[in-house]
Amino acid sequence: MPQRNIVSWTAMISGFSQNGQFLQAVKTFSSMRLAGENPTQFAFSSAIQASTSLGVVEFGKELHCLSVKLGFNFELFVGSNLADMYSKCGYLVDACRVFDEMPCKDEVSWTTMIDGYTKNGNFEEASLAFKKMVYEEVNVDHHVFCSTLGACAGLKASSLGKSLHSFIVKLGFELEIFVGNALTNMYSKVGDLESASRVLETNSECRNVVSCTSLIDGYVEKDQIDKALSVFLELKRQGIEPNEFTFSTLIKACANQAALEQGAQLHAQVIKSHLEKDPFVSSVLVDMYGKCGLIDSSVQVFDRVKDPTGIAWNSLVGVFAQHGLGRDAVRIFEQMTCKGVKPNEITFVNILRGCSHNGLVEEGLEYFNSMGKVYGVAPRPEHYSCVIDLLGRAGRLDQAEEFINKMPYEPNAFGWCSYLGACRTYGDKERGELAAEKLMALEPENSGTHVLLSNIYASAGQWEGVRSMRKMMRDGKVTKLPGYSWVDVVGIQYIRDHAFIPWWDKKVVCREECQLFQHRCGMERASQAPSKLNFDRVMNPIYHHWRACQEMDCHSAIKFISKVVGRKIIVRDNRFHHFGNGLCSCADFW
DNA sequence: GTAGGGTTAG
Repeated sequence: MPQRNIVSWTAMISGFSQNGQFLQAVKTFSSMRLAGENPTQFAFSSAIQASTSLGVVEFGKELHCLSVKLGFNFELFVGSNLADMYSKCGYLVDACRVFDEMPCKDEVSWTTMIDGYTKNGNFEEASLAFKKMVYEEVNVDHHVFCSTLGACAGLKASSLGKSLHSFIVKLGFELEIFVGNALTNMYSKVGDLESASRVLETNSECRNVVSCTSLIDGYVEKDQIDKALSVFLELKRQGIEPNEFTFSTLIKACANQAALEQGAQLHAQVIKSHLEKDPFVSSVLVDMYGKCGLIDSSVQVFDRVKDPTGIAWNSLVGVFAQHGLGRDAVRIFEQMTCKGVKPNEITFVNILRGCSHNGLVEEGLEYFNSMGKVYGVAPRPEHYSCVIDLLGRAGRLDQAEEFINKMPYEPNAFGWCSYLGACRTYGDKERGELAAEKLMALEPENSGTHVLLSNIYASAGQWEGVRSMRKMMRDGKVTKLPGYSWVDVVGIQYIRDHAFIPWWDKKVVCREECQLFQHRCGMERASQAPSKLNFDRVMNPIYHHWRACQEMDCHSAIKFISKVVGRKIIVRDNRFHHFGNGLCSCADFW
């Protein structure tokens, strides 16, 4: 073994770190310590970077303590590295503490903090940090702009983004590729797709897979799938290879639109590009097939992934949950944990929804209670809402109320909405009023609230209440967004000819209501309008409130249609319903 | 002799 001095140790550590061999870098640092050498600030920098990349905050903390002992923590590089390490590992408070204690900060230290705030979702602080650094006359370079533009994207702050853009042009950074990418992304995220496209048009240097993917995602978010696809085709025409980000964005769009054909074509391209094993791409494929109603294809894609990550498992649990196959969702969850894959927040949302849609109340409660204790996942507002939903759907309104009162915070909109829906289903006017009041404060523009409360009043025979709800909707200019479906029309058939009587024909009071809160899902059109459908696949991609429809009429209409035409029909609201021979897979439990 | 920050996805 050759004699090593501190410089050669340091060179080794930095070499490993720069080549992406982070574990080696960390190990070498430890060996150096065992050999009795005291690290230099250079060695600290590389070792801290390596533990940042590995995400091992424990080792990072050790390095921090040691650097304090040796008096390196106030150094420019070591301080910035430590702040970076803490913020990237999610310890923003510690990052701030290190940063604040640094006697001397440069643009790199500031960028680290701006980026740290952004990555931890604290966009406001990120933009304040930028303003502060400009005020303190710290040099700004293109890195600073990239990070700050990320914060604008998160804040949806188009005016701040625009002023940054002109600042960038003034300083001559607009041709930097990373800046162009960050600009395109910012404009896409704030929804200003014209400006996003303009950045790419005026600056061909910046037309690359990252910026194009940002633009595609911008169109996808606005449901302008055609435009998203044309950017994709243009990208390919220019010889730019789409990557895993591009594919997952587009496939996600296909999932949301239940665009099976497009999705399957993209799947073929994914295979050609050897990206089918990417954790994001495979998981979004699982999700896409699930959302298109093809559970088997979903499972097939999943089975082809060698070592599925948590993301892919989550998708599969989600697919079963969405299709009302709660027991299968539970089974997949158990397989996942048996294989040593750690469930996260999303897993629990999916499994709780699965339980909720199947009336698996005890199982759901057990999962909720085990989240923190067994799996170390702290319940978040969405999990609390799932439990409200779980109890509410099962008609346990007393328990749901008790749960709400014991929650550490107020339920979110989904929570109140579930509670309100349950109050409607089980005819609880008092509780319903409270839930509606809370929901209107949270989401004044949500027409579903007015509809549900109005229905509660109507079934209690309180027409004054019904009228006041209508007035509120008129005065508040609340309009119900119609749901819609993609259906392949292959002929003409009137289901009324088969003696289907819509409920607005049956009940005088409801007729008016139906017109007011017209529930325009595809099935209503199918029941009224002359359409014979290709009943293999009927999708409703919009999460609308069937529960708002007093007599669950769409639901019963589809059951009826499935019997009349003798075909299987799959319809999606906030889950999937498989209809056949006059029955639905949800057994009317939703 | 040896060291730091930036863009796209579930």
